[in-house]
Amino acid sequence: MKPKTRLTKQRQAILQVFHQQDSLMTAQEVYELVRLTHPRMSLGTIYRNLELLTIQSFLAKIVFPDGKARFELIHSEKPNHHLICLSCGQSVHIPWCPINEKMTAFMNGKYFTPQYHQFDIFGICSECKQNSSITS
Amino acid sequence: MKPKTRLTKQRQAILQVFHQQDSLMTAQEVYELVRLTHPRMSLGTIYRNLELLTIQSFLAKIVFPDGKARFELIHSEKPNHHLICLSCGQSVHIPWCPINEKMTAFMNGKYFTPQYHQFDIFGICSECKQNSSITS
DNA sequence: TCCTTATTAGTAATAATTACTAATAAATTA
DNA sequence: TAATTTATTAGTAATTATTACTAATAAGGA
Repeated sequence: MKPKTRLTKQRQAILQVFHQQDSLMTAQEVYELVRLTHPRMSLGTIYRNLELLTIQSFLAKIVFPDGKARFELIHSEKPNHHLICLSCGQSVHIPWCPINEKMTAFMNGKYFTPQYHQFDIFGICSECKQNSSITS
Repeated sequence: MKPKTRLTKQRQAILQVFHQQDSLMTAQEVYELVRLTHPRMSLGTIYRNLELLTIQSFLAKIVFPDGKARFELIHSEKPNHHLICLSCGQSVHIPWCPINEKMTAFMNGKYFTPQYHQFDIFGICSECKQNSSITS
């Protein structure tokens, strides 16, 4: 039998951080923000809850090329795909998903059952490009 | 001035492994295969060369949800996008790329300069689904 | 063959994440 | 409300992928 999930203060605080700061965040970043209001919360609790909230589909987990995982709220209206700036780390949502009929047909042809996917584009945002062209 | 790249035995051996086994491999997996013919090669050499070969666009680096990076040969004809089985780890190439005119127009509208991107779908392949339905 | 220096082997250090354990606190029951 | 059960937490230790360091090696040009 599956253990019953409890609504703890810690879990609420973590979700609150995501609602206040709706962006891709590492476990460490979430930790530092949560610490402002809950100074006793441990990093292990952050990791455990990020994992749980991901499984429960409250959060999306995206592993960056630097090897660190980032998390963000799942909104029904916008897919969790991004333009991500390699310089400043800021991200912009891509307002559609590459999984279309063609893609679905391809997977059906392979009898492949999808569970989740990643589509992100890494590059340089306009602000960072301006700044670099000024200094160079 | 940029240092001149040398064609070392080690670098050749690593590329040879990728040509013999054309699939997504972790540094550890490459290490074990290379070790069969070059028992003295160190893991640091593997990492250093995988990084270099990625920068030189001989290899594509894909970070999986487990946090480990995988590498594979870049072929001009097939994009480095995949259906990846979470059970057995096998992967199949998706024979097209989601970066189309619409996507390019969106990035131009944001003055975003793309450098690389990731598009991978994780799920269960047909073989693994069959096996699990047999045992269940 | 000699020389310069990029590269390597071997090892230590780093850092993200996971595991462990006694103490705590949700949530259910009496 | 009080007692009870057990999911969860804080704090810490362990794990593991990756990077850094250094003396020794070897590629490639003179």
